[in-house]
Amino acid sequence: MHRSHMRLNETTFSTVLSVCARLRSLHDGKQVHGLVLKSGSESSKLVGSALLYFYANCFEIKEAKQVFDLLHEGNELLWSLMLVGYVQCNLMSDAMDVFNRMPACDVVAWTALISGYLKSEDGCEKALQLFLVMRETGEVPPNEFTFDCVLRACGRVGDVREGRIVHGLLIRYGFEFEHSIGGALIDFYCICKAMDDAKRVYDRLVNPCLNASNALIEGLILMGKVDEAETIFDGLTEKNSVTYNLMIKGYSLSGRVDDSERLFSEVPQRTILTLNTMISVYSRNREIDKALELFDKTKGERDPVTWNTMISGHIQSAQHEEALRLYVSMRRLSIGQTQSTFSVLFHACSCLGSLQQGQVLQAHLIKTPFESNTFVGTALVDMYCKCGSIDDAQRAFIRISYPNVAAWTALIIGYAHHGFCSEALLLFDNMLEQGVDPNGATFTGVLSACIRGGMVNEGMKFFRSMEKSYSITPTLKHYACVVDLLGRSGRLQEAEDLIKEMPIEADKVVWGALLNACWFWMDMEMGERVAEKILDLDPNSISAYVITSNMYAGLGRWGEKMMMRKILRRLEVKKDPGCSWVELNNKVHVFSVEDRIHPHCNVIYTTLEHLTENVNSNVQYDYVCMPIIKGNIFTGTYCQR
DNA sequence: GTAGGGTTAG
Repeated sequence: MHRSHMRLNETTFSTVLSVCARLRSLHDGKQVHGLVLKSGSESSKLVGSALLYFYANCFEIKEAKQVFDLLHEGNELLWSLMLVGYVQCNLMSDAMDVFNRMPACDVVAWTALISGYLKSEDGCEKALQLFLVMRETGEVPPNEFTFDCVLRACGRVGDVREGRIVHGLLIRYGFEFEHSIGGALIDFYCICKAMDDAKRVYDRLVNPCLNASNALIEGLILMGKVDEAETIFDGLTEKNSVTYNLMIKGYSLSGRVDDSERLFSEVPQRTILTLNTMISVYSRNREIDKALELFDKTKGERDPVTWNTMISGHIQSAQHEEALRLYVSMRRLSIGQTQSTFSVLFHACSCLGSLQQGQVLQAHLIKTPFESNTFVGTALVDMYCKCGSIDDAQRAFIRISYPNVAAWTALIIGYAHHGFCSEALLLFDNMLEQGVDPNGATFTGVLSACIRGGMVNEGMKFFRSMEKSYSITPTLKHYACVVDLLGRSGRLQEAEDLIKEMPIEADKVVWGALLNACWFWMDMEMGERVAEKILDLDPNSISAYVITSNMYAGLGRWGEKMMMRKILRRLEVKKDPGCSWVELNNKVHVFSVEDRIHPHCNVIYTTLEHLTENVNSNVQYDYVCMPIIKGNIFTGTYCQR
């Protein structure tokens, strides 16, 4: 290149610069820029475009802007390139500014802007609005790239109607059988759970490309239709590693780990993604030893996801300390942590109830750009709630840039569990005002807030609104909450009627909530009936025996009480007693029912009695309602670990 | 020049 007898022309500069752009080799490109200046060819249209493209692609937006400012007069192509540059660096307001000033917006500029909005966390609506403007303006017809972006925006918003309109439009424009569009359409319909439409699109494709087949297989797996996915998979003449990965995961979900294993051994080209998939399959199915074995084998090729998957595997097997230990090795080996690393680890701290570990992790988190991420933030909120620090949870919530339904729900549940019932409901209102739709978990939080606050009528209103206003079908968990809610306030008959009218069969948790209420209100007649139901479902239900035994004792029916206690003693031997624990100065203190092992147990019991007296005399209820503390601590029922 | 599958996370 430096040989003086070779004259470098504009085409050479442009070709070399585009290579530098693709390789993102900033150093080489800058040297070429120097030669361009020396030769005086920087004002050529071709070289100017190549320079701008090179700098934009290397994320050197300032240099790109300098080229643009110098040369955009009379070179219309530079406007689009500048806009694309801004979009790549996610500088949407700058991109929009260029767009508004452009002498002529071509399809690339429109599409780049739409795709830019699609990339930002809350930009889907904006992307769709922009597409609408594009159509209304009517000067530039959309192409297959535009439709690809718009379909993904429809999928993210979950708007089937809008997507169908787009589908009709792209047929009119003649893109129906375009390779990339088939996959995008199937993806869209699968996300909207419109599987019949997805299959129809697939069947209409004369020669479905691998993209389309993979999209349908993924959709079917997500809907739990693994058999159908298998049929498509088996019928394919060509498969790639994506296809294999999807099916390995698919088998492991309906519980066919053997088939996952078989397919894993058949994959022609294993990638790190295949290995990660298999580690996660083992982890989810509690085969932690096999997961570890594979993890050890991947030593040379591990990527951060491999580590995250393994950490999560330990957590799924309740090996929380192991998970934290793996994180320490990760840091020691200078392996980059990702958002998932932190959300997984906060979850571990939340399971351990380890506030101090969580705080150490948060100190690490602050040095990363993940603090405002929704997943990480939600895990942090949840951790602080579970570790008893609701103020920190609140602070963590505020730092989340775009709180979604999971983030709101974590805080609502946290408030409810800490007894801040009206705050929880206020938060629910705030969430609705922000345009975030609740899900089933949100209602669990809202209902438990009503239970804690004794707000029966409000709770019933929320329960009825689930299906009516939000099309959320109540699950057993919700029914258990409502039975608890009615039962605690003494509306036992209503609670029993509700159970009888349930469209799904009540489980022992639902009946258990009613039995608890029978005991509190001393309704022996209903209590015996309910206990019988529970023992039908689970003959070893310790809590059913405990509660009925307590009821007999309360009524002075000592003979029956003794009988219950006898059965109970036999059962209790078989089960590990539950326990609770607190962490103090990096030491965990464990307590089980009536134990006197702790060296300071006398002080602890005295304090507990004092607290109980205070709680029972100070708590104000709107009407008679059984105090929560009675059911959980003093009856000797076991808490779950 | 515009899009770009599959793995981990609440």
